[in-house]
Amino acid sequence: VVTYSVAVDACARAGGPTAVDQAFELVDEMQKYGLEPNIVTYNSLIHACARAKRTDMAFQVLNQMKMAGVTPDIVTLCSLVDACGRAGQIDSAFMAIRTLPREFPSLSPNVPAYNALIHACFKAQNINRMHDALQDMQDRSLQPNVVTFSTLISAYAACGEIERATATLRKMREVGIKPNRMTFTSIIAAYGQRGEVDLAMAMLDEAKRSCGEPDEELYTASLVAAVGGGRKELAMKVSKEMDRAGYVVP
RNA sequence: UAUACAGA
Repeated sequence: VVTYSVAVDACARAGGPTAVDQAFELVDEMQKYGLEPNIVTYNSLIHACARAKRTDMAFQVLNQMKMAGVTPDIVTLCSLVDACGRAGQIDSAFMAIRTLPREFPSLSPNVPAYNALIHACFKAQNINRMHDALQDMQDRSLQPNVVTFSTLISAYAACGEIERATATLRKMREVGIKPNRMTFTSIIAAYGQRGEVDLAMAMLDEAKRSCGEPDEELYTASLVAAVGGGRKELAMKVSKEMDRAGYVVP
């Protein structure tokens, strides 16, 4: 069962429609051998559906597991919310996070589940619902983590709300959560969009100090900011660093 | 360390 679950998970990671089909075939196959999928197998299968944006299949798997007497857990819930989010179905995402815990009282939405919900709203470009999700999370006394804050910052960056993005960065620091490379990438993208190249470069320096060597995404965001702001010298400098770090300069 | 969430 573990072997098959690992294989199903590999399909989930591979992503895409072909991979989901393979994942379902694997589950059929294990059942032919008399092996019953367990919670991890089912959760991996739902994850594969999520990555393929197949919300319908994800909920079919949920029904299948209920029929088999396997009780959904918090990973199941998070994956289902994520599936709805990837497919742009935010109403379904809110419904899942509200109704599943009613059906299964052992289920209580956790921070990753709310993060998936917040990200769903972000992808649907619905800031109001994103704030609803955040509020629900706080009403449950769940503390936002680095993923929550980074998601919020990306969302604000995406809609040009740079003040909110920086305010969120400030707040996360106040509560003692250290921004990571992803967080810095989003903030730099926000500054880049606004043409605030110097502020973007200051954040790059800070990222280096607190997170070590930047990764490709972080460098790219910085480079895009410098180029977008027409700052050739800075763009050259970042390109050089990027090249020296072994990344292909876009 | 078999499964879930973030980098316009």
